[in-house]
Order: sequence, then C-alpha cells, then structure tokens
Amino acid sequence: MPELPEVETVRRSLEPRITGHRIEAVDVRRRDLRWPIVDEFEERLRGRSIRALERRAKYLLIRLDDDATWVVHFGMSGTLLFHESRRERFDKHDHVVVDLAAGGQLVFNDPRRFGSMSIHEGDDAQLFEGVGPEPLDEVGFNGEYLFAHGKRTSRVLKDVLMDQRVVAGLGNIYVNEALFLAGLRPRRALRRLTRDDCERLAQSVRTIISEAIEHRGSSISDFLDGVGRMGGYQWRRRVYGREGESCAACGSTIKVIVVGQRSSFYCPTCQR
DNA sequence: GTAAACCTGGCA
DNA sequence: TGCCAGGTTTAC
Repeated sequence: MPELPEVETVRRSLEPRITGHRIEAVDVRRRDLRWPIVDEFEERLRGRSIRALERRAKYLLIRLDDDATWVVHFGMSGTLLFHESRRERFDKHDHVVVDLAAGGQLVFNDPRRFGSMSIHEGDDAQLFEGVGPEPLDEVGFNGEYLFAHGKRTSRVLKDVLMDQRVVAGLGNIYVNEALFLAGLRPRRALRRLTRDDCERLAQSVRTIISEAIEHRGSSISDFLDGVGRMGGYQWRRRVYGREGESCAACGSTIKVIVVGQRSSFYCPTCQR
C-alpha cells in the first residue's frame, strides 16, 4: 500500500491530532511483524510525549521528548488510525494499540504483517544509511543524478526507480505513473537515456509524487490516512492497474508486462 | 541480477 | 483453487 505519498498523507493527518500528546499506555497484541517488536518497546514509549511527526522515504518518524524516534513502516497493508475515544474491541489484525493521556488512541492494523515498528535512539544517520535522496529534493535528485547513475548500471528504468538506494519512497504505482508521464518504457535501460531524457524523467517523478501528495495518496484497495479517510489519487491514475483500458492521451490499449517481478503498466504508443 | 520468501485477503 | 496485491530482505 503505502508509498511516499501515502505515508506523507498519514503524517499530515496525524500531526495536528497527536503532536504534544503524552503516551499513557501501550498494548502490543502481536509482536511478530516484519521484524519482531522488541520486549522493551512498551516501556520505551510509555510516558513519553510526541514532539513532532516527520517522514523519510516510506517511514513515518514519530519524534519523542527523550530524543528517541518511534519508527513506523506500513509494509503493504499497514494503517495507523487515530481514534478520538478509546476502543475496547479490536480487529484480529490490530497489532499495536497506544492510548494517549488526553483520551485518544492510535491503532496499528496490518493484515499481511509486512509492516514494522521500532524505537530508534539518536540521530537518523544510521537508520537511513544507504537510502537514496528524497524525490522532491531537487538538489539530491535530478536529471544529472540519474544520468550519472546510468553510467554505473545496466539496469532498466523500472528497476532503478524502484530501488530505494537510488531514490527513496517510490513504489510500483508511482514508478508506473512517472514512466508514463516521461514517455519512457519500463524496460528501457537507464544507460541508454540522454541527459534530456533523464531530466524529463526526474521532473516526471517529482510531478507525480507532488500530485499524489496533493490528492492525499491512492486508495486502490485499502489505504486510509490517519483518521480513516481514503485518498483521491486512484481516480487520476493514467496507467497503473489499467490493463486493457484505453490510454487517455492517445487511445491505445494499456499493456502490462512483468519487470523485476512486478507488474508494469504502460502505453505502447506514448511510451518508447 | 534474479528469484523466492515473508503473510493475509480478495477476486476470477 | 490459484493468482495477485502500495514492500523489502535473503538466498542462489
């Protein structure tokens, strides 16, 4: 589910509701997520106040008043929902329940358990070691960066953009959409692109990610923000999940191929 | 590099 | 029943 725009949407929805609040109780109902929740998790959170909410790549970073960070990754199916009043009955996939002193409650739900949660001490450097630049950072991520990277790899565009070490936060939906906007096929080799191609591709990534954040992410099957609202970008998809439909730009039939084990949707006419 | 693995639910 | 899914790690 969540790529960068969805995580950012969760961050924005939760920020005004939980910033400054103190954590009163923590109930871990299931510890075997993608990485097991450590035994000390509850005691590290209990009594702390939430100082700020940030995001890096696809990680939600909940800053605590002791300078530790509560790190959340949503995997494919995770949600973190804020409830104004506490609940007592839980779904079988509600794995972590955090009660706030003011009366609210945060519930982490994740049917597939590809998500994870941990407490990180100190600064973020080691946490994000090897993670690529944010796509909206024009200094770290731009056409020249992609062009230079192309000199070091024979990989195809789809693989490169999906690689979190190259650029952080993109996933299958938005890589497909960015490649459509750039007019480039998923199987094109990065090393074969011109500087102009790379510039257009970097710009397309930024455009798609910005639009997706504006529209509060994509709810294709089950994404919800921090208060249970669906996103709106699913209505604006141009290729992802549209196999067999006609391209809005040219009318050709959208095709799907598998690249790097993931479905890649593209318009055979608009993308070359 | 490429594939298989993790896990559950929904749909053909 | 089998295949597919917004992700990431691990193992040939």
